[in-house]
This record gives sequence, structure tokens and C-alpha cells, in this order.
Amino acid sequence: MPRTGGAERRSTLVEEAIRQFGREGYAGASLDDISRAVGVRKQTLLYYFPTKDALLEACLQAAGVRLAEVIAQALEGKEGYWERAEAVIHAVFALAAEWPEFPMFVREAGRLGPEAFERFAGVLDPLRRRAVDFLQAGMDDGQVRKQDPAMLLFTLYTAVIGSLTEASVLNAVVGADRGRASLRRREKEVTAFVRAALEPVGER
Amino acid sequence: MPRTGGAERRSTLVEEAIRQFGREGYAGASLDDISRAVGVRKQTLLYYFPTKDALLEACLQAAGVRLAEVIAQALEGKEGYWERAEAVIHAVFALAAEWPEFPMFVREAGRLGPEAFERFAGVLDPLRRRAVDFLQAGMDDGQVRKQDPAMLLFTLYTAVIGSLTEASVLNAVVGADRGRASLRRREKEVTAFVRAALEPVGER
DNA sequence: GGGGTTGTCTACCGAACGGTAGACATCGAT
DNA sequence: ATCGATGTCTACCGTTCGGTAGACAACCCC
Repeated sequence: MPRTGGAERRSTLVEEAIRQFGREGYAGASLDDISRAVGVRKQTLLYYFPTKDALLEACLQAAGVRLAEVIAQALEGKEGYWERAEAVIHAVFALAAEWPEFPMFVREAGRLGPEAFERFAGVLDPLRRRAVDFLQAGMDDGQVRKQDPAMLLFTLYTAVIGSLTEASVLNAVVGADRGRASLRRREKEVTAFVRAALEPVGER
Repeated sequence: MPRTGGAERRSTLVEEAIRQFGREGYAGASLDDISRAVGVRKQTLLYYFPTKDALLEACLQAAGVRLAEVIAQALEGKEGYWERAEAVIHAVFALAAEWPEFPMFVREAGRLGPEAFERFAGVLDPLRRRAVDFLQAGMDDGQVRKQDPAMLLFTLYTAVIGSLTEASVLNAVVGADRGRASLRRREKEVTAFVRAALEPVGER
């Protein structure tokens, strides 16, 4: 009845689906719950996305685009090696603060297999390439410790996404730790950790 | 008919459940599939574990015990700060090599919420305490860079578990990368990363 | 103002899920 | 030889799931 309009409804559904896929996992989230949260019947959802899988693909695509935007914007005007790395971490944490299920969904995307993840990561590929070149250049400059740049990027990724998604672990290891303050603390820790991993070290 | 015997069947079911919970997630794995993989009917599984949740708890407990054993054994006879840290990482990677779904299951345990994770991590608590004390002592000695030891442990955890579970990401970032050789490479990378994070640095 | 398009709904379906009821077979102990 | 405990099975149930069929209403265009 309300006829909210096609494109808007579509993106609302995708955002809610990302939330629920992130929180419950792909298998654990149901089309009924997603549509109910948006205030619409399941059949309306199926009108926009003919299958659950199609909905997932739309989510993967949308998440990739969103993350690419956030990172690209964070890099604007930044110059130094360290400044750029820190800006990216900060931007990702800011996104996680306003949308806690986002990193959870990204992790779920990885769990669903390479094909699914590629839908998400495909959009980010130019940025990935830039990052590898950036790290390589830093190593050539002597500003970054020498190592395999792609492998380093992978490890940085896991450290950041891990610290954003392993809340239960954090709770068990560090103790009660919730809310924004915790997020800021984790950002500080990851930032220090990454910095230590990037910095060239004298011995060995 | 075969009457394999209670305790053995029980542990076989738990091991298979860990595999499937790890691979498909808790919601994605079905009691039918788990029991079928063991060669038994679902009702036999339900004889040992009255509900799916009871099965999960048994898995969490068993996984905690197993990991505690592996780590404790790895620490035997090791002395130096770095030697001990490296031994733990190596032991966890060895476990992952023989049982790929194990780290996946641990990650799933974290995803299922603090209560579930506590079932797993409770067993590991003495080791956790030892690790924190160990890191603190290292900092007092000046052998480990000064920081919050619990937070550092958390970050180390995420780096290790991440590099073991994010195979799809690795594939997307580094390129085709499967099998034992890949695992060894990742272990080397994580080891170097952790070492860099632990080492005291001159500047800042 | 009639007709196609777009959006939302009610009603329903078959399959799969977690779980129950209970028959039956095997075994150790008496 | 019998009996209770243990283990495995067949049969079935209620719910939920993803998905289909089709009615109907609002809107746009001509």
C-alpha cells in the first residue's frame, strides 16, 4: 500500500540484510525476519531479490562499494606512509562504530567461500593494488620493514577485522569491554600493532 | 546394531560436529548431516546429545580441552620469551594443519556470543592468565614492548586465528594459495608479525 | 479514463529442520 | 534364563524455511 518506491526500498532491504547476515550469519538469518524488520512481507522482499542468494549478492556488492568509498575518502589529501595507513584504519573503525554489523558481514562473506568473497572484494581491487604498491614503495624507501607486501596486507586485514569482530573473545580475554570507549581502545591498540609491524627494525 | 560403544561414539560425534559447525556454521550444519557423516541415524545422535545446543556445548568443551593440551605441551621445556611465543603459534598451526575446521569452529564459537565462547575459553583460562603474566614480565624485563598485556594478547589472538580462518581473503589478496605450503607461509608471516609487535622499539 | 507497469499483499507448497515416541536388539549381571 | 541398562533404529510431528501463484492497488502515460 504505502509504495515507498523501488530504489529506496531496495537499499533499505540490503542494509537490513547486511545487518542480519552479519549478526546471525547467512544460514541463520531468515527472509521473514529481514523483511519483518523493514516492515514489509517476505514476498515483497522476493519481488526485489528473487532468491536469498540474489539478496546476498546485492549485499556483497553494496558492502564492497561502501567500503571502497569510505577508504578512498580517507586517503584524500593524505601524504605520508604512516599517515595513510592510520587514516584507513581510522576510517574502517568509524564505519564499524556507526554500523557494527558491517565488519561481521565482511567476515561472513569470507566464510562463505572465495566466490562470495570475490563479489565483495572485486570492487575493492583497485584499492588493493594501490595498497600493495604503497607498501612496496615504502619498503624500497626503507620506511617500511621489508617483507612480502601482499602477505603483509593480508595480515593487516586480519588484525583489523579480527579486532572489530571478536567481541566475545575480547570480553573473555580483557574483561568487560563494551561500547564506544572500547572501540576507541581497540583502534589504538591495532594502530600501535600495525605501526610496530610496519616499522623497520634494526636487529634481525 | 554394531554397538560401537558409548564413549567412542560420543567423541566421534563431537569431532564430526566440530568439523561441520566450523565449516557450515552452527545454524548451517544439520543434525542429519552430522550423524550421516558418522554413519548413524539422527536419533542416535540425539540419544547422546538431547538437543543441538547440548551437542554444541560438548563441542565447545572438547575444543577448549584439546587446545589447552596442545598449548601446554608446546610450552614444556621452553624458556625464552620469544621461544615460548613462537612455540605456541607453531603448535596452533600444527593443530590447524591436521584439523582445518578447528580454527573455523573456534571463530564460530566467538560469533555465537560471550556465553558460548566462555564454554570454550573457560578451560583455557589458566593459560590465559599465564600468558598475561608472561607478557607483563617480559615488559618489566624490557624484552617486550610496553603496552597493555591483555590487549596485546587479544590482538595476537586475532592475528593468529585470522590468518588461519580467512582463506578466502588470502586468496583474494595474495592470489591462489592453498595447501600445506600456504599454511607454512602464513605461519612464517604471522610469526614475523608477532615478533615485530613484541619487540621493544627505540623510537616512540 | 483506460491500460500497462510497478509494488505489495494473501494464500499456499514442498522440503528440511529439530525433536518425540517407542520398538527392538544387544549385553552384563544375577 | 531373566532383567534392566544401553544403544540403535523406524516412524512421525510441528515449525520454519525458501519460494510460487496470483489477486489487487497505486501510479504513469497517452
